[in-house]
Amino acid sequence: MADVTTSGEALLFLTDEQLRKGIEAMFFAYRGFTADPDRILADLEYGRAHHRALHFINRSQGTTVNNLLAVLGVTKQSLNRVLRTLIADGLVESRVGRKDRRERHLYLTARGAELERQLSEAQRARMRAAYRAAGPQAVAGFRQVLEAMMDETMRAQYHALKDGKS
Amino acid sequence: MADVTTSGEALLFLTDEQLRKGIEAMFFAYRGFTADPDRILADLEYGRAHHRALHFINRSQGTTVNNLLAVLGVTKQSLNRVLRTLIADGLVESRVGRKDRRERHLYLTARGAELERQLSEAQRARMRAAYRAAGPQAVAGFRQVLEAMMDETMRAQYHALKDGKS
DNA sequence: CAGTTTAAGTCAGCGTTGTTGACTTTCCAA
DNA sequence: TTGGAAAGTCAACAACGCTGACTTAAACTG
Repeated sequence: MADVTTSGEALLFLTDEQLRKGIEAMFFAYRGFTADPDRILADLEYGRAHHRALHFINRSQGTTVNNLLAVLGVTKQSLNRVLRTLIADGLVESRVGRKDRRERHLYLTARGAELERQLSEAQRARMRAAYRAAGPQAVAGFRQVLEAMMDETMRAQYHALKDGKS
Repeated sequence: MADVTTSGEALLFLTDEQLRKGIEAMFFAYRGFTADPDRILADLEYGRAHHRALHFINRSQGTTVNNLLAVLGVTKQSLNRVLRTLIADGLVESRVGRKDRRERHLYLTARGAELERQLSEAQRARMRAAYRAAGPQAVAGFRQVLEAMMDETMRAQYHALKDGKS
């Protein structure tokens, strides 16, 4: 990696104007990022919170409610409302823990997995197009900046998920 | 810039696993992105919507409600509620248009500008730290990918704002 | 084994911020 | 001059965050 971080250039780069551009880029891009799944969800009377739950349950099948709470960063009351509808609608299954019977382990049903796939494919399609348009080097930079922007606890979650393959 | 976009590497890069990492990076990073202003706003009994309104009014002083609607991508009823409280609290001033008296032109008051500065400085500080940590080359890639991820209409807004230096 | 802690879930209630529908005021063009 | 379109406002509703108080069940601990 050619390092062009001379202090002169680096300082020049961090004008308030440059930072504002980055802030607005995040704002507009995040809208695009959520737009496609949102359209699918609207028809099903679900919201973004349902998508997030499906995503992370799929990501870590058998995760507990408590784990999910930590990843999503919401209160259990808030998550519970979402989880209850997903279970009632037969998209998520909740199994009592074998070792610790207080815990509930969460799994996607076949239908839940199908919806998750549909939602994430819409999101991946956009991400794929953006990656193709920007090129691999840009993607590496994109990921570096995003990671640097996370809170420490979120970065831990991010890396924890990175490895756990199934 | 050393270009490593050979078609083999580019294809290798776009596995579903790589795309999922990008999706989760966006999710976690956006939380960090909004965390600092959110803390300030919570004390003031304002929300993220107020922050966005202040940001874009500051960005384009004298803009109309309709312009703001297009940039923010919400309904006018939704924006109106936020605007009403900001006006009532003396942070925003609404002036009847001189040419077209149906229009309202929006300006920040001194107090409004002060809050906007406080909020955006918190956000800029995080962005600045992330930029410093990742380096100028990564920042360029970050901006490229974000821009490619926007909807076409949002990209137009993004570029329109880019130039207009108050 | 009694007492405490932990995991999960429920109920009630509230705030922000999206939505749609109905309305007024203002402008402009047929 | 009248009728439609545009700008903005008001009312009501839904999604989804939040806090607080509580229950149930299981696990741990002294």
